[in-house]
Amino acid sequence: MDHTSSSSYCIECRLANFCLPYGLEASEIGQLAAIIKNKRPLQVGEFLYLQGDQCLSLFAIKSGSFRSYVSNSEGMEQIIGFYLPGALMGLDSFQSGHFTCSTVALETSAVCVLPLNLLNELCAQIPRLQLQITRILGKEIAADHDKIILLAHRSAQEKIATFLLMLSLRYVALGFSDTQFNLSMRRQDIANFLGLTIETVSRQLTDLAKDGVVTIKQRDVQIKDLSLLKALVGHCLPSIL
Amino acid sequence: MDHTSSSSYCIECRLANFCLPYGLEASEIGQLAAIIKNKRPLQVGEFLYLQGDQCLSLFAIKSGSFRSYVSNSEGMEQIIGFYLPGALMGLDSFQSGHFTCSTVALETSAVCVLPLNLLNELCAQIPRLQLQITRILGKEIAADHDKIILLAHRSAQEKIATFLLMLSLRYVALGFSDTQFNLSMRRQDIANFLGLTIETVSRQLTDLAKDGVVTIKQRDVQIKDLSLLKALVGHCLPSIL
DNA sequence: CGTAGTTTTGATGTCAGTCAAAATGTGTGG
DNA sequence: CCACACATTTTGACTGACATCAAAACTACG
Repeated sequence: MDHTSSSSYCIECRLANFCLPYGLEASEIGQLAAIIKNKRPLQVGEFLYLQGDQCLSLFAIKSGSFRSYVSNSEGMEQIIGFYLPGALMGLDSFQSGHFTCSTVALETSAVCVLPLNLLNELCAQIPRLQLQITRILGKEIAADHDKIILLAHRSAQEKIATFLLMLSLRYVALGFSDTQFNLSMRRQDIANFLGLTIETVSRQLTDLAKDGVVTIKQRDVQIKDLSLLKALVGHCLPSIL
Repeated sequence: MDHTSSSSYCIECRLANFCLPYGLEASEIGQLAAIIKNKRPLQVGEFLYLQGDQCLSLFAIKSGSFRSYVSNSEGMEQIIGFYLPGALMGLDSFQSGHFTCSTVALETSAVCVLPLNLLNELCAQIPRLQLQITRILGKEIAADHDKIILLAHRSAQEKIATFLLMLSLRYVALGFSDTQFNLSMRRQDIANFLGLTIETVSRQLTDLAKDGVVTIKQRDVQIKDLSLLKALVGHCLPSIL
């Protein structure tokens, strides 16, 4: 790991308002930036951390994307979430100090490393930072609740539609197009995440294309009728990512 | 709400080690106990808080049990969790300051009220308390992950078996019997929580009884073969409650 | 004892899973 | 640049687990 400390971090980062610095004052952001360590970019399939590893740092995504999954003794895996730029990863370790899931890069990705000991010291000094971390933890819990709703009581079609809509909402919030984006995950990952099989995912995507809701060429998604997509999702707009 | 302040709280509470005071020193527990407010016991069906309410306090369960659920604009509900003595409720509000779910008593239940403003002040003074809250938040996230795994990739039988086993484990941890307990929730609640229908829950319970795993008379559960139950759950022992 | 709520049981239907194979895409070495 | 191997995705036929619909049995409570 490359440990270049870099005090200009955060202040000039376009993701600052979607990340830890949100709500902090300029001087506080500077203090936060000072503890951030660098790490060389990760390639597709490279692990950020493994389930069971001791958690010494949290990680914020600068670019790229990740998937987190839990695996049990029999090698069965369940994807817990996908993470896009601005997301904070590693919060699941707060109970035991060890990561409860493994996290792997879906594409070439860059992260900021936040050493826990330094972060904790800083939290004690900056109440607003502690508050922001607590807020992010609360957000994670609320997002997990939305995942539970999706998994428990939605059809395959609704699951897929919700998944696409959430990506769209996340990308537009990050300043990208909400009608055209690339899936960084495989069908297998989507299926596992949504509690479906890969064949069902494929068929539902085909159906959505037939109905004129989207156009899909491999990883490339074009949303043709966003309002129809929203109608399919219906009622609530869960924040599953 | 009855606001009797009670400084002997926590210190003599048999649940202290399953609750917020865990890991604190005696003097710190005293400080924590000093901010706890009383509230008259809740009856079956009484709400502790409603989705959307501003969160001014967290709640710890002294006795009884609760269910939390999210409802959407169409009145559809999803139960997010059941809470037993020692559990801390209201953490889902940390993102926005408002509760994201409604919480209702399943039986006559008593709670400790922890005013957020006082709790936050105390956290700033007692780092160990802040740490413990963070730990509990991490635990909540890890438990939600287990729920996600259960909902996504388990059969009806595995879901029911896991549900019963978790109740058993929780009750034994609290000093009760692990082979005989009462379900405080209706079949409908279990079904909703597990993403099943009430009929499927009923049939699976009947099957478990036929196989000699349990005996069930209405709400009364007797586990006849705990090791068989564990075998049905298999691999991981998720902490879904 | 009667009404309403809850749970169980039975008959039938369907959505998504499974199995299998074809089609498409991706990477590597010659 | 092509050929080959391998991974991923799509499509089709069939199956099965759970949902749905319907009604009976059981509980509780005034």
